[in-house]
Amino acid sequence: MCNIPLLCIVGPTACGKTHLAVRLANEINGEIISADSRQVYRKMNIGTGKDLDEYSITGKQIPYHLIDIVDPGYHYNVYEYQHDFQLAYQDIVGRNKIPILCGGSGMYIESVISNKYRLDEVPVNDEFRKDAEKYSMDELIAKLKSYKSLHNNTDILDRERLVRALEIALYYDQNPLWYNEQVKYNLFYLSIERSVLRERIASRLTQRLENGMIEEVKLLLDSGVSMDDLLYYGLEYRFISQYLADMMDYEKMTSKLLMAIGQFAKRQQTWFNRMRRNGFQMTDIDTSLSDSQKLQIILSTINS
RNA sequence: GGGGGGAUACCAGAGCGGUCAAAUGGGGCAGACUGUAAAUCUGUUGGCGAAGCCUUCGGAGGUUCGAAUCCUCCUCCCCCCA
Repeated sequence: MCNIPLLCIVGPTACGKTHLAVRLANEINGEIISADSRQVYRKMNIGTGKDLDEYSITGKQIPYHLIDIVDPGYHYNVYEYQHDFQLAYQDIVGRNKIPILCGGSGMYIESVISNKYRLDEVPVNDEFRKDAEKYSMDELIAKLKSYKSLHNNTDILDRERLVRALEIALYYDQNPLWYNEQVKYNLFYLSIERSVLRERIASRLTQRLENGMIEEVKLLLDSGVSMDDLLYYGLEYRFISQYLADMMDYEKMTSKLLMAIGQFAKRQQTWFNRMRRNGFQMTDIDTSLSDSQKLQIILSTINS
């Protein structure tokens, strides 16, 4: 049943992902799963670029998922996303519709199309623990390395952690993912020249400020969302809340924010570049192409 | 009109005769990323290169073995007194 691949539209902020994903969904009877770590929050609309009206096209509403699913103030994370994604994905596929993943949170995207971020509830394995007592630290470390490459030292700091790490590795090795299978996917990367992207970001920022983005942040604060949470949400929420708290003037706020968004966009591109280097197949779509040309590329890729 | 201060690499800003291709910060560029990822962190930043060489500190001259640093003139900016 999972022959339908997940079509992924990815790229940096302000490159037109939603616009394209909606058109694609309209074309192939698809539904959109957002991969945006901030659009999950309700009431955070302008600052996260939610653009909900973009989801209706020629009078038709394209269904979307994983947007507006938690309240502001909550700290959502990758692992919850991984879980929520599976539910949405299986729901869509179960209804014979085509899932389209669309977003710019690289880690969220990678977490659902690779098995690199697996984190199940792993039960204690007494038998294994007893057996492990017979081996030295070095032997156990060697064994752990045979299961996975160590990305840091936290797993081998002491015997207890090491045994637990091995226990988890063993469990993963012997048990399938809680969801049935690895998601098949097709990645489409919206490529855009940095300077053009910067211009887009700048004009979009001006527009958002005119559209009441500052009011939005003020409302969040008034409704009880803490300053710390807004700082944590980053970018527009971070800088605007600092401006509202008189920590910087308007001019400084806008210039720093503009810079920060630009730097963020660069990091997003770095993430996707790395995914490509690490073997993820990616089809580039030049943002300067027309909508129909872009759709053409996607359709011909998935039909071949 | 008189007096004073200043012009340094993309920006801000140190340096005030040699150890200066020039501190530091910002930006830019590149990268990392396993329970905060719109976060956090790292490298790099005149040109060509292996050593090394070449062109830089507003402009033109000068002093000196040697100048971003001292002197003269010029251009522009800021402040104060008229």
